[in-house]
Parts: sequence; structure tokens; C-alpha cells
Amino acid sequence: MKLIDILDATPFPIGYRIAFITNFMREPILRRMERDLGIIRPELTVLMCVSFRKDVNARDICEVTEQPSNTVSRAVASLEKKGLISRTRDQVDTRRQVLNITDAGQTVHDTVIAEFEALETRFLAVLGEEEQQVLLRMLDKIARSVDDWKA
Amino acid sequence: MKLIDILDATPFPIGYRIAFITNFMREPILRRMERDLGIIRPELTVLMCVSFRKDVNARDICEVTEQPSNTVSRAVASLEKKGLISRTRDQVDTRRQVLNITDAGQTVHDTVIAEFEALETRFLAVLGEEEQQVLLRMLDKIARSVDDWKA
DNA sequence: CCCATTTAGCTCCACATGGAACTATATATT
DNA sequence: AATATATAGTTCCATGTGGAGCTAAATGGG
Repeated sequence: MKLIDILDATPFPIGYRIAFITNFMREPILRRMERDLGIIRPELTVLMCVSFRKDVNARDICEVTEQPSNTVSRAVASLEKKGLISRTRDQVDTRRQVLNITDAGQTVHDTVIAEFEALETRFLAVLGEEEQQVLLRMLDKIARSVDDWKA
Repeated sequence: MKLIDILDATPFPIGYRIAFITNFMREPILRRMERDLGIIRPELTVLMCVSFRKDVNARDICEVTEQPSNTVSRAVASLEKKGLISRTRDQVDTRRQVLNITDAGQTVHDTVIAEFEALETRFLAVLGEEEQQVLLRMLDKIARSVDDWKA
């Protein structure tokens, strides 16, 4: 028996394949990241957010990623301790903490993202250049309609 | 800031979207499944395997799903206690235990799978019938080449 | 036939995770 | 201005998870 076999039988063929690909793409990279860089999943999530935009706070990250606040809180604390992000009190609203990525954090971030990039290139090798564009366009449509189907 | 925004900037646009869709499809369903049915993720994994094929053992499930043996072991024990699968010693190799889904197990399985099916229908609504076929074919190619890009 | 090696499955342990409750600050109501 | 309510972030706790190592059974080489 191979997991592949189930591909033929599943009643949600597209969703199953999407989840399947995610598993075999994300899990190995996250596993290596943890082993080699000592970064765990919620920490990468935070790193991606602070890399994307300056001066975010933990609450922003919670809303964006739909992660519980304690998970984000721990990740933020851990990343600061490792020197991968900086954390300063917001002078206007002193409850808030303004987060920013450090150079070291950016380096770690880029290293991990490069792995995803390389793996994407590998698994897209079975498709032609044009097919890749079509796939991207369709996945984009689905992703952007997330609020419609999430509920 | 929205997670959606990152879609435009990521250097692995297809992989990111695939993981993104997986998150918003799988996590809510798994959360509800745990709350309403008391079934956790590795248990669903086992249920899907025993539903797909008769007379599998824990080792088969480990290989197929690439899950650690202790995780599968726990899930199997728990599912048996709940009466969702049966477990009998293999008379030829008495180390092995032959697993089979029960009627109750099949019912639980079908309930959860139906949720995935319904959600797939919802998120495919933004695509036309023909587009869906094209998407399926491309995802299928990628999934089936998993051994090439996994390494 | 005996011992070494392999394999199926389980247990132990260290750590990750999320819900709920908590603290401190800010905002709204009167 | 005083009190009630909301919000940012943390801590506590119960449970999930995987690596490493264990036990028991099977297989292979002398």
C-alpha cells in the first residue's frame, strides 16, 4: 500500500492532493529547520511576518495567521532571546510591543525560505513553464477567496 | 496586514499558496473533529488507511504516512478502545496485528471525509468545471512525482 | 540448532501546543 | 473623575507529539 494509491480513491481529489503536497513539502523542511537552526514552526511564522512588514505587534500576527496569542507570545519571546527580532514598547500604547527583524533574523529567514524555493522548483519540474503559470493563477484565485469558503 | 498580502511577495508563490490553502482547509475541520468526535489527527490518518484497505498493520501505516511508529501505535490503541477499529494477532507472524475498520469507525470516517468534500466544493467554486479538471491533473502530476522531489 | 540481526509495536521522556484564566494598560460610559 | 469594558500580552495547565530506546517475535548465517 502506498499513500499514492489513496489519490485515486479519495472523494476530495483536489483538496487531498493539496494537503498531500503540503505535507511532503513543509514537514521535512520544518524538521530540518528545527534540527539545524533551532527554530520551530510558530517562530518561522513570526519571522515571516516581521520580515514582510516593519513595526508589527504580536496581535497583528495573531490575526493574520489565526494562531492563538500564547503561541505567538512564546515565539516572539524566544526569537528575541535568540536575537532574531527586536522588541520595543510602543510609546503611545504602552501595552503594545513593536517587533522588528534583526539582521541575524533576516539571515535565518532567508535561509529557510530559500529551502522552500528550491523545493518548489523541484516539484514544479514535472510541469511546463506555461502550466506553472496556469497553476499559479488558479491557486491564487482559491487562496484569495479564503474568506468565502472558510466560514 | 493580511496573510493574503504575503501571497504577492513570496518567492515560492505556488508552494506558499498550496500550504496556505491546506491550512485553512484542514485545520478548522481537524479542530471540529476533535471537539465533536474526540478524534485527533493521527487517528484520522489511521482511519483513512484502514478504510482504504483491509488487513493492514501499524507498520504499513507508518510507511505510507511517514509517521513515527509511536504516534501510529497510540492512534491504533485509542481507536480500538473507542471501537472504531478491530485488532487481531496475525497467526503467521504473531508480532503483527491485523487492523480493520468497524462499522462505527466507517461512520466516523465518512462523516469527517464528507466535511472535506463539502469544503472542497466550496473552495472550487471560484473555478469553472474545466479549470477544475486542469487543476486536478496538474496537482496529480506533482503528487505522483513525490519520490523525485522528496529527496 | 544456536546466536546475531531484523522487525513489530510499545513505553519513556522531553518538549510543543492551545484553551482558559490572569495582569496591565487603554478606552468608553456615566 | 470613577467605574466598567476592551485589549495586549503572559502564564498555567492538560494534552499532543516525536526521538530514542525497549521488548518480543521472526529470520538468517554459521
